[in-house]
Amino acid sequence: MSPPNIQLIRGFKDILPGETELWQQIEHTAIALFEDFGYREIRIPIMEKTALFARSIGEDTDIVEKEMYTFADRNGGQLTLRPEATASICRSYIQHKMYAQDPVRKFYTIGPMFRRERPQKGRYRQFYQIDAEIFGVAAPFADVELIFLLRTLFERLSVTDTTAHVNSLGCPVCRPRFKEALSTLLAEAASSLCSDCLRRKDRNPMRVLDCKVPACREAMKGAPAIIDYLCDDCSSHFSTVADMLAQLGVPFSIDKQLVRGLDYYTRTAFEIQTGAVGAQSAVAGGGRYDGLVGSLGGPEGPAIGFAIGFDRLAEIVAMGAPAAIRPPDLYIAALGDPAKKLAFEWSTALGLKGIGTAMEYGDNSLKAQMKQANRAGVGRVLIVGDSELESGTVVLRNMATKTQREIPVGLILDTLIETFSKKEHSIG
RNA sequence: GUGGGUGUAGCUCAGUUGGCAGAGCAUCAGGUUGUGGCCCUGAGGGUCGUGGGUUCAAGCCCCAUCACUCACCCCA
Repeated sequence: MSPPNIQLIRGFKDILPGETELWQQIEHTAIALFEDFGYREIRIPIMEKTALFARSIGEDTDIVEKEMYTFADRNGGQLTLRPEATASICRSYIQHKMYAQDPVRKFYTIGPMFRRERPQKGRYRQFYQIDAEIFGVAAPFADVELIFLLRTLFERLSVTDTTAHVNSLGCPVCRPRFKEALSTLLAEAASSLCSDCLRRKDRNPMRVLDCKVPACREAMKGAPAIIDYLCDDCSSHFSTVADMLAQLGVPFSIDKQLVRGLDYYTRTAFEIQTGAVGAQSAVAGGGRYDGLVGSLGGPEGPAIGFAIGFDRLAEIVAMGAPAAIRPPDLYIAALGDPAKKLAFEWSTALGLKGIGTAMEYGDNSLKAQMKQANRAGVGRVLIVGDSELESGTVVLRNMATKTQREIPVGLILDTLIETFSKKEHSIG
């Protein structure tokens, strides 16, 4: 019997030390920004009843049709690992009647999502999103604020090689007129469409607009643009968004081809695109979903949100600058059991004071331990062995200057705490 | 779900017409009895992804399978 070959689930990944520092940095930057703008963290479960996603995302979408991790609960109910966060946040907003006290709420959440797609660069089956949502604001300010936040976050992370694409998808008043015009064209152009688009033509005609097949692009050249079919309300909403983005100095382009894959979107749709992550152009995307809360059983009311692809963002940030890792403050090179016991006690005491230590727990030679300390980038090494214990003093070596001094064993903790205390001021 | 590429040491990769399993880096040790970076010497480390087949002989050829990867689709 050979042991089973236990490895990662396909499309899943470990985020290892060396990467997690970067992830933490991105998280901290995002959280600080959101908090400054009045967003509050919400933590929602990783599973929901399948019906929530089926109703909110749309029965006919690829996500619901073939990408969800869905399975039977023991009592026969259908559960699904969340493929996105918005549906759950809406559910929570409704279930806890958060609209009652104040219908205007701003949330953010960060966590894993699950979609069973074929993995490739920048796309995983468990992937992470940074989400922000605004409930209860119909005014275009909300749209502009979210796009502005994305822009600002990316700037703070030194990610500048991106473009914001903005479009309007209309509303239940104006979209049917547009779909009708589009369907007419699609029927005429059917002979030159690719097989995928022929399939989309009837079920989700708007998706044909962003097909990448050259023949389809050609056939769609004269296609109607939805922003030409907007009703007065949608039209003025959209132009206000564009005006205010310009006013705030947020660069963007109006992208008539931009379509969202989820059914619940209305009016403003936007995407932050990049060429940095292989074929995955979208590093963040979002839009308005004014009808969703109502359709899920809550009060009719506007809402809008975005999701950032954390994995993709991390890849982009990593290309710029590797995250700094903080080496331990002190390496204790101890030789022999009595010295190691003492060193271990010191390291725990120093840890409680915020002074990070590393030491060799095995029996490596002093030379090997010095090499370890050097490799780890530690600035100071405390050397303690038999002769030090006999003489009652230990040696503190400064690795950069190669100078050492002797310190009486009884004073060692106080001396070290004093030596390293200045770092707290310099880091603060 | 469809197509291409790749699987050999911890990492990056060589491996010729099929003929003893290799290098660099990393690790450990020695050179220097207890003092790091540079240098020298040595050592450990392998189910050649897995399973079958062909062959006197397979890392290499054939079949299957799994994984990784890139792209399509779709999306973050």
